[in-house]
Amino acid sequence: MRRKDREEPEFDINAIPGIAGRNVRSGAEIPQSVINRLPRYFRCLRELLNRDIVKVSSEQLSQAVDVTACQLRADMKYFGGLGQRGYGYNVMKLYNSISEVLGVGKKYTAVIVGAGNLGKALAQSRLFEQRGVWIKGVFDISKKKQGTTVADSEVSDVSAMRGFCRDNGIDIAVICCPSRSAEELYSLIEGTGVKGVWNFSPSELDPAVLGVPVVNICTGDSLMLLTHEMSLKENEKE
Amino acid sequence: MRRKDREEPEFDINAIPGIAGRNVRSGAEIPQSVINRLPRYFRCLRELLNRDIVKVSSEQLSQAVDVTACQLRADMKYFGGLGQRGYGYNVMKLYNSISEVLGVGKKYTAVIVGAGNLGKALAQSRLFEQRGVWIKGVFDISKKKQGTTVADSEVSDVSAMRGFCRDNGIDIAVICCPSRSAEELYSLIEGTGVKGVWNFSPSELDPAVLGVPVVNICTGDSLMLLTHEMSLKENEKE
DNA sequence: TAGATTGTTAATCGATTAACAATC
DNA sequence: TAGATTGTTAATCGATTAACAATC
Repeated sequence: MRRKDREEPEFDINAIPGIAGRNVRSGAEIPQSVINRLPRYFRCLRELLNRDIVKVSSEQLSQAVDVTACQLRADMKYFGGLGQRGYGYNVMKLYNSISEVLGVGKKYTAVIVGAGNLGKALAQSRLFEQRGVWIKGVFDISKKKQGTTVADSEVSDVSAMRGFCRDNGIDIAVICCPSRSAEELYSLIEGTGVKGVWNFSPSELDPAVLGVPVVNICTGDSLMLLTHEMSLKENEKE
Repeated sequence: MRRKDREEPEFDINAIPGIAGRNVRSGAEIPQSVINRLPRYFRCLRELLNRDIVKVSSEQLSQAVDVTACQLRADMKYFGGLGQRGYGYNVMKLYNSISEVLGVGKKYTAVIVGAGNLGKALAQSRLFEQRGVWIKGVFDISKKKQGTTVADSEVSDVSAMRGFCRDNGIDIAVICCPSRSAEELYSLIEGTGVKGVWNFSPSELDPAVLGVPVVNICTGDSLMLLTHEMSLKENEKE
């Protein structure tokens, strides 16, 4: 038990919307610190593949992804013996291994919930197709949006979402409504068989509620980390 | 002009005597691991303030942000003695200190580069106003977009961006073009006095190039972390 | 005071790094 | 073989945790 049980707090801090706990996953073979670096390795290896580069040394790759060569080799040990002493790593093999761990290459289906500017931006990007995710449906609360076409899908009312996800075995729900209504939409997903939630709304969603992986894109947090860095730099000068 | 405040009241840190700028030690001392948790503390404390909650214990706050109470208290030591034994922490004081470290509450100006769906989504969000950032101009390459109005600004050609930033002392450039052209736009910023770059394009930008803080939003990476978690969960079942 | 809760210490845990023997 | 580069070890560094004395 990580935390001790105490008396009831005088207010229920967990009832506050938009501040969801993040569940810390443990027990996986590959440490989270390594997993977090994999997307960068992935991108870099993809570039090398595009350039028909066959092999790469830990020294070269580590420079490209801005880690130490030591660290890169340490990370690679989780992928079995993909390197060859005196030679380096085979780009294709490494790319394939990392892709597999990241779950890229599998086929996923997704719905976009919220057909505003953000939803449209995501739908039109190549993010999904590049990673094996197919947009199968788009939903919005607004009657105005319904009937318009986004990402080759006709926008439907959110009331149809639950049924759609269940009937079509949808894997991922992409929540991109601009407001606090995200929590209601999130709860709608329960029992539909959706296996993951990608959340762009300003409310952080708690994975524990549905028991499926949730990745929250906390844009505001990132803006604050930028202003923090800017402050630091400003103070350095003085 | 700026929209009015809606849900969130804003607190003018500088209007509170004896708090701002006093009890925070130099930002350089605070480890990055702690800094990365501050935005979550910030959001939670803001919610508590909105509910007129005056004090909070490390136990309560730690539950809300999903860290251990120990860790929360350890983190707080970087903010001077804001807690009181047997009592807890004053929400307002803590909020103000964290705001200050994050550089929230200072006033910043920004331009949005790219007036597509993503640029419009950002411009229309409340992200900026909530953190003291004013959108002063919007730019796009496309002649079609030029002349339209986004976030109360008329969209101008990117050729005008350099001059605009220089003349108006713009602090932040928000890059939200959907393509690889981000690198060219990024290089345009050099010498304009822009102090930070917030990048939503698919190209990761290197802070070393301009020597200013850059925060890259790597949306694709985040999608892969989601599919990774989904894979893990899938494998657990077997 | 008595109860509550911080601030801090020391122990633990995990991640990174440097170095080099193994070996292609 | 000779040169190159991995895989791994041991050392270091930093972050987290548990426990409790300090003290409000």
